[in-house]
Amino acid sequence: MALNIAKIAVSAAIYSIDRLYSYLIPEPLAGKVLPGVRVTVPFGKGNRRSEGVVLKLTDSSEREKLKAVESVLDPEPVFSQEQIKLALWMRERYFCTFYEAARAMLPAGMWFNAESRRKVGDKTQKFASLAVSAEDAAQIARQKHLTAPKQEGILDLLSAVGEAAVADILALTGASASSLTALEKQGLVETAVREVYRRPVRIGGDTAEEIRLTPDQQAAFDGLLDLMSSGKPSAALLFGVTGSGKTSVYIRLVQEALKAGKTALIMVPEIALTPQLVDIFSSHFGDDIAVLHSSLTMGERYDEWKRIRSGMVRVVIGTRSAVFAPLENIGIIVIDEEQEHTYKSENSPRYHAREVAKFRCVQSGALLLLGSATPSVESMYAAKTGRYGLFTLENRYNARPLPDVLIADMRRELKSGNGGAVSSLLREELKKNIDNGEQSILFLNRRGASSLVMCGECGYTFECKNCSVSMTYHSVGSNLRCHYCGWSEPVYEECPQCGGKLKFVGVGTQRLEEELRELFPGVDMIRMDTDTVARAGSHQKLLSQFRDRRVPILLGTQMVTKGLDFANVTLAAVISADQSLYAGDFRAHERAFSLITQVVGRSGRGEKSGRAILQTLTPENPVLKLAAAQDYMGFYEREIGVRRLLGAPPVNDHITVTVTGADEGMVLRGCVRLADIIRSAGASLGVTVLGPAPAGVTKVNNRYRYRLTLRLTNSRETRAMISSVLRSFSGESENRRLAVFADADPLE
DNA sequence: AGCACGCCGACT
DNA sequence: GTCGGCGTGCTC
Repeated sequence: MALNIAKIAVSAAIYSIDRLYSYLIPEPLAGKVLPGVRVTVPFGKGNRRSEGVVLKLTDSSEREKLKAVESVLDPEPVFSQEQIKLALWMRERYFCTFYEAARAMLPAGMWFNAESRRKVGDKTQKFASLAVSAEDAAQIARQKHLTAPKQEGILDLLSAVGEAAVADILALTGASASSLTALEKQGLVETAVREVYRRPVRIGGDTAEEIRLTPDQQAAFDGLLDLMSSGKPSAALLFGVTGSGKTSVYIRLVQEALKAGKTALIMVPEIALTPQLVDIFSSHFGDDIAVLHSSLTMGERYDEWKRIRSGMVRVVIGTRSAVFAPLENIGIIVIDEEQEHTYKSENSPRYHAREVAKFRCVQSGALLLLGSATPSVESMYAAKTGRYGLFTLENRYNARPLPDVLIADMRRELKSGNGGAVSSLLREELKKNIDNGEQSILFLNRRGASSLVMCGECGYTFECKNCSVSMTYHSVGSNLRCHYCGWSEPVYEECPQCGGKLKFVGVGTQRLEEELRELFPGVDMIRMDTDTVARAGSHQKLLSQFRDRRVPILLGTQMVTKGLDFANVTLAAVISADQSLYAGDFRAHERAFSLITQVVGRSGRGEKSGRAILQTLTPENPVLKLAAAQDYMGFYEREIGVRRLLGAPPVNDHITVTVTGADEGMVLRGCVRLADIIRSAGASLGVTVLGPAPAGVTKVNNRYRYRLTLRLTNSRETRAMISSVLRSFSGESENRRLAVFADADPLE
């Protein structure tokens, strides 16, 4: 019997009705409808046209009357058998639809119009991205269906790809620039001018200098090579302080993988911030490299994808979505700076690149190598409990010492009348640097601006009585709330411990710049945040100004913490360590430790020794002390103890379930009901339900969001329970106006 | 989600 | 008598 029935992942199927739908393959399309090709099919009562992906063929169906495949979109399969397997796994693991999982695996441009590709454009390009979440944008797009179809098209495109070059957007949607301007005015879309990285060309000759490993690099390499050549799936953590040369180990391993006839995938958190890594790899592997990241135009991304798929390149470097690169016969996947949050997708499918990479390594018997100077607590835990191999690089090359780290007590500053953001210690050290012609970098965490409430006198912070995490301030109702369980209490006039004055922590970069200009009149400085970067065109431009003109002070947000390597920088400072330390979730300490380590690492990279300053209202905080001492293992031991006590990851797993809707009361009621259902369905599985608590931003675009946090063991059984609860919940008619989704291993 | 079918209120 | 409200049920 001929295989005349196709099992198809349909785009119109939302989570609650998602399954593989069977369609008849009509005679003229026989032989063209194959697993891995995209098709169009009629779907639903109105038989509206929907896109789908054929996942398998069969010869029988339980139903007798089947609709037929309408058309075939690809001349040959665009998904391999391995990728189809991966899609099936992702759906089960991340609570998404078949189609969403499949869609994440192809370069964005292919889903709109693979034909209308553009030539590589200027060196800088204007990009547009959503200013609201993808889900909200998709919803607003629907509202615009009749009134503003062009705007609808733009929103649909952006909610699918996140960000795209303006030129691409206009070409693909056929909209004019005015539609985009209109969306920008409505606050739904934002644009920024950025530098475009062209296809990496070979730098230098085809032989970059041969790599000579130091003894401890060699030891790590030998052990890792053993794992990789075993041909069995394996995973390992390469823990090495900043400057210990992890990259050299990566390159040697990739060389060995290629020698063995295998391919390699290198993941980085953000290409634009780590151009050096790409350069080094290009100098070693030349044309054998493809690069995949968000600053490529869709045409370029598609080209790179094709080069990979055709086997023209054997090494891929890229950001999160590059984990789906169509490489075959993978020998090694490296995840550099594995603790970075950019590896976790915030939109459906809400996957973590590390987990997808692990799956792929298991499929192809490859080595998964996680590299970091400050590993995530879960990865170190996996290493300590024997699930990952552990390799350590303890020495920095040139045996250069780490900078001295000083802690500035902002409480004392406040008492002595300095209410500003710059401590007297920092002021003095800055002055020294200015006088000596040396440079300084100041980091300010703007995230969660004034949501942290602390006592300015004793440093008291408000903790949730149930969850021991810091509570965050909500101006609506002016109370403090816990992210996890939803517990709230009023914010007092004064400190409950000492009666001191409470401080709403949070200065912006602009305020800091003003203060510095007052302190150091006439001294040149560069401010680097999203505003100034957009104005300058690229952050690389600001950085070369900083280097070439030897500007004394660089101040900025996150982007000054990553990978900057300037020999003349001898002072680095964290303006408010408290903001990240007390960010209100159980990962706050971990992030703060990593961030501080990165900032400290900017100082003293040249001949001159460096120093770093951490400003805080709580100098006695043990995490801060460990960060100042640059003692990761000490931090890890302390932190894993805390996690054990809390029952938090990685000791247990978390899955969040979020309910959204236009009516706050209804959302809350739905969430309570969902909590009840999960409590009873999960009782035998050891599931603890926390919440409902309002989600980070409670109201987005007139939709309210409340969230449950489930503490459990993430297994096939618990996921199956959650999946079936989600389905039956959205099936209940009283929940029609509510949307619900689950996030496995959420970041917050 | 989105589309059709179906059963009660204000209109030519 | 009919146009149209949105509750309900289903999607190969």
